[in-house]
Amino acid sequence: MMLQEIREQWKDLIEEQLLAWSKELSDDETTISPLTIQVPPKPELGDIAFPLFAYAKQFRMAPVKIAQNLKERIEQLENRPSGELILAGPYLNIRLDFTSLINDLKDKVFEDGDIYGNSNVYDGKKVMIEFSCPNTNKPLHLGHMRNDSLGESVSAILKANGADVQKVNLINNRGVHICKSMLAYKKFGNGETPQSSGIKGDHLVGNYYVKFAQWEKEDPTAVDQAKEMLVKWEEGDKETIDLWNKMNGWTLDGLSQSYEKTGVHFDKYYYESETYKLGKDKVLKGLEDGVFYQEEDGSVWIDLDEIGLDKKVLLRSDGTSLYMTQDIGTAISRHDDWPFESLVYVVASEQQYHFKVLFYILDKLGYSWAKDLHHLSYGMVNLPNGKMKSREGTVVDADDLFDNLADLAKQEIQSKEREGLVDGLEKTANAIALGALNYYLLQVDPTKDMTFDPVKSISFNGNTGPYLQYMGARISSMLRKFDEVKAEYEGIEFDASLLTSQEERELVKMIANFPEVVKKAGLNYNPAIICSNLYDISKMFSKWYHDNKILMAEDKKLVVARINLSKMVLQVIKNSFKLVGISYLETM
RNA sequence: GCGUUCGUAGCUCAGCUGGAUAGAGCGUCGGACUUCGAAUCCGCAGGUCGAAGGUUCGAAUCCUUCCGAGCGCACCA
Repeated sequence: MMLQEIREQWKDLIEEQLLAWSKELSDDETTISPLTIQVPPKPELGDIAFPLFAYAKQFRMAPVKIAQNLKERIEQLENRPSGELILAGPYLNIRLDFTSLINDLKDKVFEDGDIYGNSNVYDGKKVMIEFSCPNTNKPLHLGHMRNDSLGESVSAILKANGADVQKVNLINNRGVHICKSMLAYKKFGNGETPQSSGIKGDHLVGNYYVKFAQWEKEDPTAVDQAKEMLVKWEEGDKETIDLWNKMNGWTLDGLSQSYEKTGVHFDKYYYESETYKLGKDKVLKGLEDGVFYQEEDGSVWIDLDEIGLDKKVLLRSDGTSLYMTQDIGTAISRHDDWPFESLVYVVASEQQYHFKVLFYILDKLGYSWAKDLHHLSYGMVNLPNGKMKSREGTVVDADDLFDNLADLAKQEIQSKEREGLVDGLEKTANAIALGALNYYLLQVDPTKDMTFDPVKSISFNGNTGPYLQYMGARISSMLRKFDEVKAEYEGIEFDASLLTSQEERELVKMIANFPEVVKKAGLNYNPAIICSNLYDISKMFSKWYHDNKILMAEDKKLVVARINLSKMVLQVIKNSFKLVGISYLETM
């Protein structure tokens, strides 16, 4: 019997008793409000709490009395769920029968293994998720990293909840901003290449984007020249297209190296250069159908009065498309490619308006799937002094940040003289850096803006990724040692009744509750829920481990009991790691 | 101006579908390694939960107003 079932059984029983009692008091009272389930704040108050305030009015009785009466009534029943009733003032609480809970839990956790905690709340639902979406004129920065972490993590969480997930990226490789770096390269590049300069492709292109910004200040015709270049590009001018192909290739090479390093992968790439015209036909069709209207100058609009907004232009007077037009087309073609039931856009909160309008338009155009589109809107990553500004050179470069973290991790390993014990210095340092970064970015509620202090934030102590990895490594190390002497424990049965300390009970509850946590994270598209649970269980384990001997326990039966509990904890930690982009290290 | 998100310890953040004494980490100060990994653990100090009203038996949580901040409201993407 799992914890969730026990909770539900008690809830049903108490509600049943409340209802029966209510009927005894008055024939009219045939309903009661649903019982709320809570967790008591202190261990001596039990493990499950049912507050009874809500019934005071109906029974014309103080909640404390209600609790007493209920307890008496229930104790007279022969068939009760497992556990013991506790009176706690206006609360009726349950103390769980841990022995049977632990036994059932252990079987479940070991049987399920890597899929322990998974649910079927999205039961095969096809969910497409779009994230990252970089421009091809500069390298990735900290903001992209939050986007990528969220995209990967939410994908993993949705999968763990039974969804069939398709991860897609949309490369913004077209437009005036792309032409700016091309133009600067043409003027100042002197044939420099990533090979000749030794500069990573995306950074090289980014340098010319910066160079354009400088040049733009001196030459007022610069922007016009860039616009001319875009016209040439759209006309298919060979020289322009060749240059575009070359520089895009450099950037994409660089980006894929960054993705590889940070564990970001996509099932499918879309390119703006291939999708930007797609929406036009759909908009013209919508115009025919009367969903949109046309101004005298030929531009096409939608009236958003119905959702309390103004009007929005969808086609320019010259007939060319806009950002919105393109996104309409992209969404439709994606659904043609892979008929999703839901599409999640991981895009910064500054685009809220855009998505509100986009979803409304797709709905108006009659696409049934438009009802299940989500904008996973995440907040900005700010620096202690405010926003990152490329003009002021305060943008935190993704590659630099990652390399700095990896260097620090390397130094840490070396200073602990663990270089020889670790499974590859470079590999381990990278895994630590990535875990630190992902955990840092994911532990904050996605919707909130967050502050990143490059100096202070890069810590490996306290509530950080490396702390969690360390707990995993410690348990793993202990289990290896146990395996070496396994023979001595042959035939010793696991005895759940030996796990009685407060920490042990808390650990068991957290293990048992893990599936609920995964479910909640999935329903809310929120990795932070996994993060905080992961930290809680690690911290509790750490305290328990510190205060108790496990492998060195005085009694062999105790060793077996505690080792098994440690295994369960490790399984939950490992499964959580996969959901938030932290690698499990056996040594670090 | 309109829309939207937010305001919790010195700093960074949990807690928010109303419930028992508002929690962590960092930082400060002080403890714990002849014992399973000290990237650890324990303790001290630190709060009018932006302000004021309201709903309620009960509000950090819900509602209203105000104050303060971010983001958006392009025939840019």
